[in-house]
Amino acid sequence: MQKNKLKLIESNILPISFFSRPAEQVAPDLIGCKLVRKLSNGDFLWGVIVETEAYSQSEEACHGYFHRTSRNETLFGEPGHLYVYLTYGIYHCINVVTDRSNWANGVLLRALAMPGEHERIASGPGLLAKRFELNLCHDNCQLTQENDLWLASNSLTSINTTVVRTTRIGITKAKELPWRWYLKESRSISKRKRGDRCPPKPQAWHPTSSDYL
DNA sequence: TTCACGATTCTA
DNA sequence: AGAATCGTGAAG
Repeated sequence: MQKNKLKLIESNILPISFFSRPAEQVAPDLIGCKLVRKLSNGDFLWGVIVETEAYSQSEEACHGYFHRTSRNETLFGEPGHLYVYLTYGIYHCINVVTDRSNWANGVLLRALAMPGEHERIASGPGLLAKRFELNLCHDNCQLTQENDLWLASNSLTSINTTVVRTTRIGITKAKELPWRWYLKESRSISKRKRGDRCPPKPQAWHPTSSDYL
């Protein structure tokens, strides 16, 4: 890897200050940002975030609403870390811890669009974790420096972006909160808002290698 | 120790 | 609409 390319990557890593805000502020800002994983062979695995949800201790759907336990401990930790949990005994879900310590707050990464790959390869939290090979071992990873995994700033400059705001899905409590956001132009959304038609294939936006930096 | 239940996905 | 599948927390 070129030295200057490495510098460029470092300058694009989202800092702790980005995450030190309430989840409902971070979640929409994360749309268009990139999740990057460096594999042991030196290759990069990356995708553009196209769907997120915010969760906060102040509302019932949050894992930290009732109690602070060993399972949700990471969500109470420092912002800029990864919170991973297992759901339905089968799928892992990837969250970014936000706001401040001792306050359960985070953003669920629900869908990614990946260059050169099928639209739905990382469309949904379980599939996203599966494609990035992330599991409970990665719980509490720090995302704000260049290790194996980090988040990089928004590089969607080639298209006019529209971020749709709607209610969260797959939950039974606090359903009415409009704390889900997605990129309207992407076909990699797990579920669209009623009345929002999926963009047609030829015109639809999809990341390319030029979106990397 | 037991039991009910998911921040999901795939199949019928 | 229903199944698959298992770690966790609450209850007994």
